[in-house]
Amino acid sequence: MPRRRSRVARRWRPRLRRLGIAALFAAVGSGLWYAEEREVRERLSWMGVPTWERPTPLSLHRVLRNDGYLVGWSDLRVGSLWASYQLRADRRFPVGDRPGFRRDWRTLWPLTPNAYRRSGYDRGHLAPNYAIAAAHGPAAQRDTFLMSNMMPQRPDLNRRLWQRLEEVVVDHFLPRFGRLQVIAGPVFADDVAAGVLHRVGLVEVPVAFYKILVVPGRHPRALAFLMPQDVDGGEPLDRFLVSVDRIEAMTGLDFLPNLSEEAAAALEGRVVTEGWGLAAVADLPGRFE
DNA sequence: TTTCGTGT
Repeated sequence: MPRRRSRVARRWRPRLRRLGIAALFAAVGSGLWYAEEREVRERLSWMGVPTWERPTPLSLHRVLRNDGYLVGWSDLRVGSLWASYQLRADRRFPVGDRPGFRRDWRTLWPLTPNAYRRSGYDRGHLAPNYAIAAAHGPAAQRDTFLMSNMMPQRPDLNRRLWQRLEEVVVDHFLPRFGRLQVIAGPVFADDVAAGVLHRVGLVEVPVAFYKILVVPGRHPRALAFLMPQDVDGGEPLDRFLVSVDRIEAMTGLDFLPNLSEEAAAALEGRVVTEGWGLAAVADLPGRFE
């Protein structure tokens, strides 16, 4: 029987060898992909990418990588749960005109630029046009107009209060600290059944939005805002301060997962405004009033 | 220099 075995072996050995080579390529390729993906994520987000504290279907997201920022896309909410990006004061690009809104085919959901038409809601950027364009250039600016970066926002919030906060981040906090990690996203109603119904087309409408500012480094600082949809828009910004813990409790997300327990407790447990110079900027008027 | 929608 040795002859027969060797015939089988002769027949299969080249196939196995080809399979082995293919597996090797796949392993090396996916290893390289994983290393590169991790490198990009680390460059774009300090202390890790937001993740869920306890996995639930509604905190589940997949990370979409863009030029200059990351978003956590939720297929259940048909929207993004967070956008995360870094800003640096030492490198600025000139900012060109606003490009058009674009569909993002990675979401799979048919979410076209006219998705919110006549709904009473604005297409509100999570990762902002101006700050990203100034920090990361024109290709990144175009990416901020992907529909995966939009959430339905009431006009008085988007064009007034939220715009004032974005302006203060770029004009005051960034020059003050030199570097910022920013994470912004929606907060949804506790009532899951209500959320299923409260939609613009396919997209679930948030009840509020958060924005977390972190100054990275050995002695990090953090400041967090929680802004409901139904604001007037002219309120002082510091009326909306909350702790990072509060936002984590409301969203089920862990925003800085690589932070040690002690560091997280100190940074996220309470509102600390010393050093931010809030009094000077809380009442600045918006650009479009 | 920083947000948008609507109507033409």
